[in-house]
Amino acid sequence: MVREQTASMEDYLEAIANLREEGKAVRVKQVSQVLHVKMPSVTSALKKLSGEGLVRHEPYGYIELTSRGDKAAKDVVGRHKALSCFFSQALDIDPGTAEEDACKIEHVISRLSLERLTKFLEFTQACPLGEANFSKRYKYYLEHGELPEECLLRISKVKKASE
Amino acid sequence: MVREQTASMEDYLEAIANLREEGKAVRVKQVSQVLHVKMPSVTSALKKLSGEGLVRHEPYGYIELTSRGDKAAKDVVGRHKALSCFFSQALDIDPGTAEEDACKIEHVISRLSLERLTKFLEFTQACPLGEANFSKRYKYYLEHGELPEECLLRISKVKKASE
DNA sequence: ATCTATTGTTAGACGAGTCTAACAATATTC
DNA sequence: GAATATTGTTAGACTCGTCTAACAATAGAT
Repeated sequence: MVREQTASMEDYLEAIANLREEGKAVRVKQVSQVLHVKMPSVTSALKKLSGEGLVRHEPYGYIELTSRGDKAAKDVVGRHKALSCFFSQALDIDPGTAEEDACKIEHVISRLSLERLTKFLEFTQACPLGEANFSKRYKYYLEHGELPEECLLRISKVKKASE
Repeated sequence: MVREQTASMEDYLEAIANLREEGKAVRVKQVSQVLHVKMPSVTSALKKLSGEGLVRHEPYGYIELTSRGDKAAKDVVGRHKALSCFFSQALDIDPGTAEEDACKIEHVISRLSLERLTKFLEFTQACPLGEANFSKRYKYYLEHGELPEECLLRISKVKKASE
């Protein structure tokens, strides 16, 4: 599963898949609006993607993903979701910025890092213990710029015990 | 502090700053090797960066950053370090992959996300409590695919208490 | 059914960044 | 210090992705 598309082409695949998902008609105009490009850019991208057998597109018609195209698109969308989820949930970033960053980073991050990011998030959520609740304390730290009291207390205990 | 350079130009600035840092002679050849590009690409990039007052370069001579160039370079290097640090330390990713990903992501990540990533790392490291030691448990989870026993125990306690 | 508005396409220019090939300057070696 | 090796530059081609301008097809309204 090598990354074989450019960032741009991945954006087109993703946009098509998303419009599809939302049940909207997938046409040149829609895609151009979603990606903030002009229509000729879309036409030219579709030509390229058709040539590679990722997209089906009769001139003036609807746009569809082939099964290979769909697979590639799902892969991008998956990366996107994992990233925006990590940014908004683990790092407590506003949804707008989380989306923006996901949009860029999805094209360049390695499989490994993505997988680890996901595992990390999974872990924080699977392990929501009172004392071990990391997220809560992280957010306290974000807001106040210092560790929450329970951390400081703990530190002094540990210190004493080792003296 | 808007991002005003392309990813490529940021790479050149970064490479120059790094060579400088390592005390190596900064010349076209070195830069081309570091960035895996041919020498004419470097020459042309230098022309552009000189034009913008970020680099000083007499033909056939050494390459230097102006103070503005240095500032810009330090900014990129800072992003790079923060990212590679986060990947290798928080996510436990091998240094090679951490570097690779940092190299790509440094050009696209938002200030906010970068800052949060840094804070996150700071926090994990500032709060290394026994029970609350997140990293340790995260790594257990990575290795075994399930929560460490102390988490599971804790969960059942919590459950019982709420029954 | 025609006229108009909208949507889509083609053709061609442009900018960014890379490359190769050919040439020029500088360093190295004998 | 002349011959050679190395390093650097120029010129120009190419790819990728975008754009504008002009034209073509389709859809909607009367």
